[in-house]
Amino acid sequence: MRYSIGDVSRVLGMTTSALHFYEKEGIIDTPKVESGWRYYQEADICRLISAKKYRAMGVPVRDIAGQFSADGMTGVQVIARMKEKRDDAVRSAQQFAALAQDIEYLIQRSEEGISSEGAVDIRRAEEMICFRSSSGSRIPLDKGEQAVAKRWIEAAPAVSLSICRELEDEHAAPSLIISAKRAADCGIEADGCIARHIPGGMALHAVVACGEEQYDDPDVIFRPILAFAREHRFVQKGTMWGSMLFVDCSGGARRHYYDTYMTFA
Amino acid sequence: MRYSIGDVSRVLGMTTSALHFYEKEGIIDTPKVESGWRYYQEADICRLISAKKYRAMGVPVRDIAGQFSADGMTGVQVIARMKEKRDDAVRSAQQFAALAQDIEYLIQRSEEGISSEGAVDIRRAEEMICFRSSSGSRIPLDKGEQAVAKRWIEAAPAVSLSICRELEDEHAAPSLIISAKRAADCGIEADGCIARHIPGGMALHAVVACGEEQYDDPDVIFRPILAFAREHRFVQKGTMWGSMLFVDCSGGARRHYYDTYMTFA
DNA sequence: TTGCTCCTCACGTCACGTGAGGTGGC
DNA sequence: TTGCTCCTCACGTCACGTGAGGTGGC
Repeated sequence: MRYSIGDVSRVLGMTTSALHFYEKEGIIDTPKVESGWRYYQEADICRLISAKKYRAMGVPVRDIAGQFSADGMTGVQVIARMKEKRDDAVRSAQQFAALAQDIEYLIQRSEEGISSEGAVDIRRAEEMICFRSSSGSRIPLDKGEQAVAKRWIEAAPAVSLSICRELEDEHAAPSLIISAKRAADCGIEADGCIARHIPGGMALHAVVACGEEQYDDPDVIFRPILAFAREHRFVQKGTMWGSMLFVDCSGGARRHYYDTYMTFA
Repeated sequence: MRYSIGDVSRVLGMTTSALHFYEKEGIIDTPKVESGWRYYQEADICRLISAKKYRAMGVPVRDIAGQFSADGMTGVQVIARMKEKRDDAVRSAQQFAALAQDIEYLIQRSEEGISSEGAVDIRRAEEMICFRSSSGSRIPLDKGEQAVAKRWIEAAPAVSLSICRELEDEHAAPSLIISAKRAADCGIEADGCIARHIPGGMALHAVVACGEEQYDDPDVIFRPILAFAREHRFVQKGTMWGSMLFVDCSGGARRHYYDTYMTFA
């Protein structure tokens, strides 16, 4: 039996242009009849179905062509490639699962934040790790610190943009932050120096929306919490921190939503 | 503070050409000094880190530019997008996990097969579902059957190329096959007609390697099992089937390895 | 002066998708 | 004759990467 490109296309779920492409890449070599039309044989169908299988595993088309060529891969080599692709798939599955969790966590805090913006409440703050370069910015100038910052930023969305202010500091400074729970999975650890540990504990909490003024005056995000603390005589204990949830860019304004915490004595 | 493109590139783990590209796409709008050099401000860094975060979630660059633009997305819209991306990530995680399992299963059978090629043994055959179109080929001519075949082929590598021969048939025919266990997850079910159920049970088993002759004479894959059955007086009970493991294309020959089973009475 | 960083611009990559313009078979 | 299927060929997509050829700052 021989099959037209239309039948093959419908059954394999590939467009005719994909079939042309696979032919050009040498995966199949379909003969054409006088009129120029291609007719596919059972052997072509098998090759195409196998090729689709390896594509689903993530093997590039060129490699599949090599594998199937006249002097292609041995069984042992094919199995070795499948092992690589299995390991890739396991890694991808883990990465997507972690990504889904990190997004979920961000969604939950954002949804709660959008409805409680400005209000101060008391809740338990999570244990965090905060990155603050010696340049006092998110961009270190030292190459060693740059390499560390890179690893932090790669871990987004588990890592968030943040603003921190330690007890002894006069002003808040831009930083990066991650929950201590997630840090280990991301290969991040506190070194006490540029990556500092922030203990959890009971804290004043507020979700704050601010504009571009945060870049000149990062302390702006702590105003609601500080006002509340002054009024009700709460005394700051550890590092005050805020982690960015999202930015509302509608209507020309840019409102940056921060989740802010101040643990108290 | 202002930062050179080199510092930003090292810290964000993006090439300078990626930074140029994000600028061209409108995610940032970095001013240049007289000499033509770009200098990045804290606000640009934040935008870039946020953009990286959304890219990690799978949002296209153009959509991120829209989200951040002067009349961009509201917080509610941003959260809705994150929910989509979370769902995508969950789906991807599941798909990669299933893919890893399917590859693993194929590797195990292939490794065992490569070492026991030709030998017949007795073991329990799994319950399977087999697709055989009414055209007697893997490519049906009926459009309804084509749609079914497409769903099967999409499920590779859980679905394999196969050759089946039922008790009452004189000859084997090309088909597709899937383990009954995996079928449900892939949205495949037996209809008794083109998708037939093959019960499990004790079976003769052999891994067979054959060349291109299988296309003219698919029965060739059942020879070792049939010879063994004749010699030792085993009587075929249900459908005889073979599922393809891999093809060895080295040295100009094409050796197709099939895992073959014949349940007996 | 040397070495480094930066600039722009054109073209490449990967796996196809999308037409335009034309022909073959029932 | 009409409608459908098929053909080739060029260009587009997406998110950059890679050079070529040239300039600026210490």
